[in-house]
Amino acid sequence: MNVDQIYRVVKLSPERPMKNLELILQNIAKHISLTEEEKRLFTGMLEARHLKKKDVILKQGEVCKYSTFIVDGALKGFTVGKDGSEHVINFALKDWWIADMYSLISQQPGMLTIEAIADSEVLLLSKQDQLLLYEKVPKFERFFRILVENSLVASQQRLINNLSLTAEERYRFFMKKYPFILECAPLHSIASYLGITPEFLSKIRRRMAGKLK
Amino acid sequence: MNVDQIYRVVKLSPERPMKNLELILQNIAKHISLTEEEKRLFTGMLEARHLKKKDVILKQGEVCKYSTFIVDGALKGFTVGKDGSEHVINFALKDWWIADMYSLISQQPGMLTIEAIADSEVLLLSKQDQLLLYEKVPKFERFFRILVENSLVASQQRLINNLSLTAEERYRFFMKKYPFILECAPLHSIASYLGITPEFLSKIRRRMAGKLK
DNA sequence: ATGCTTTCTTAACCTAGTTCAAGGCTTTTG
DNA sequence: CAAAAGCCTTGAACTAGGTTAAGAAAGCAT
Repeated sequence: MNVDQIYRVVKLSPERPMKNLELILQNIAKHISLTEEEKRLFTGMLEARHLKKKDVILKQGEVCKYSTFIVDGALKGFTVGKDGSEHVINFALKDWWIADMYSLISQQPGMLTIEAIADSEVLLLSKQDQLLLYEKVPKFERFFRILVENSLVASQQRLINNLSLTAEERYRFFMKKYPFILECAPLHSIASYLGITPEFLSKIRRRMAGKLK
Repeated sequence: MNVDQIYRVVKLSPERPMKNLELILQNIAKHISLTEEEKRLFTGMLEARHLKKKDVILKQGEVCKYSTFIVDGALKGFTVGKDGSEHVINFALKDWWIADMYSLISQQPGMLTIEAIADSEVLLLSKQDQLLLYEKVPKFERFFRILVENSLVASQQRLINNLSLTAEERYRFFMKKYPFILECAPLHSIASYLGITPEFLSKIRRRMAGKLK
C-alpha cells in the first residue's frame, strides 16, 4: 500500500452548475419537506466536486469539516492501523451520505480516511453551514438526526453480525444487503470490511462456488 | 442459560416520588438548558421503576417503546443467537441512557434484550412522550440528536477496535475506558462484549497477570 | 445447614482464519 | 508498448481463539 497515493491531494473540479441537485433534494424530501426558498438556501450552501478514483477527501488526523453527499460514484471510509493495514469502516454509493461522524460531531481530529473507489461526483455541506441551517430551517435538525439514526442502526447491525456470524455468513449477508457494492468495490476492500484477509475471502468464494451457491 | 429466567416479567415498583430527578436534569443540562416549566413538563412524563438483578425491561422481538435513564445500578443489552448464545451489545451504568435504538427509532420489533445486571433504579420516557417533547420543546430534538450521536461514536469506535485489535488489546482498552463496568459486570458478560469466550478471557487474564500487568 | 445454580478457572485438543510465498491477469503509467 | 503496480487466487505452515469437560469457590433458595 502506497501512502503517497492514499494521501494524494484532492482535485477540485472547475466551477460549474451541478446538473444533479435534484437527487439531493429528493434525498432530503424522503424525510422533510422544504419550501422553494429553503431549497434555494440549502443548495446555495453546497460545494460540488469531481473526484477521480483514489482521490482522498479526508485524511486520518484531520478534522472532518464536511458532510459529503454522493451524486454519482462510490467512496469508502477506512482507518489505517499502526502496522499499516487498512480497515474499511463503510462504503457509500450514489444517493448516500458519508463523513467521519465522530470527527464531524466533535470537531476533533478523526481516525477515518475517506477515498473515492471510482470516479465520483459529490456535494459538500460544511459543518458551519449545517449549523446555520439548524438555525434558519430547524427542520434540518430533524433531517440530520435521522441520518445519524440510520448510521447508528447500520453500525449496530454490523456489530451484531461481527459478534455472531462466521466470515462466510457475513459475506452472504453482505452480498444480499449490498449487491451493488459487490459490483463496484475491489474484493480486498470487501474482505477488509468483513474483517478478514483477502486470501480467506478467496477461499470462501471458492467454497461457495463448489456448493453451487 | 435459562430462557424462562431471561424472559421473567418486570416487577414494577410501588408508585412513589423519585428522590433523584436531579440526576436526570443534570444529565440534560449538559447539552440544553430548560426553564422550570419545561423541567416540570419533562419530569411529569417520566415513569420510575425499581429493577432487581436479572429483571428484563425489553425482550428480543418486542418493539422498544421507551428510552431508559439509569439513576442507579447497571444494565446490559444483548442479542441471543439461534444457538442460544448471548452477545452483549452494550452496558449502561448510572447516568447513562439505554434503548434498542433500532427498534425505538423504527418502531419495528428489535433484536435486543435489555436486562439489569444489578438492582437498579431507572426512569422511562416513552417514545410517544418523546415525540410530544419534540413538538412542545424543540430543544429536545437537539438533546436526543446528541444522544444518538454519542451512541454512534461509541458504536463506530467499537467497530474499529473489533476490526483492528486482538482480543487482549480490546480487553486492555475496555479496562481503561470502562473500569467501573469491570467492577460490576460478570466476566462472562465482558467476554461476550469483547467478542470472545469466557474461557479465552480467563487465558488472557492469566497471561496478563504473568506479565505483571 | 445444604443442596443448586452461577461464576471463574485450567487444561487438552480442535478449527476458523492468518501469514507467507508465489503465479497469472489486468490496469496504470512513463 | 513495455514495465510496474495492483488485483485475485492457490497452497502449505501456523496461531489466535473456540470447544469440551471438569473442578473450586461463592451466592441463593429451601
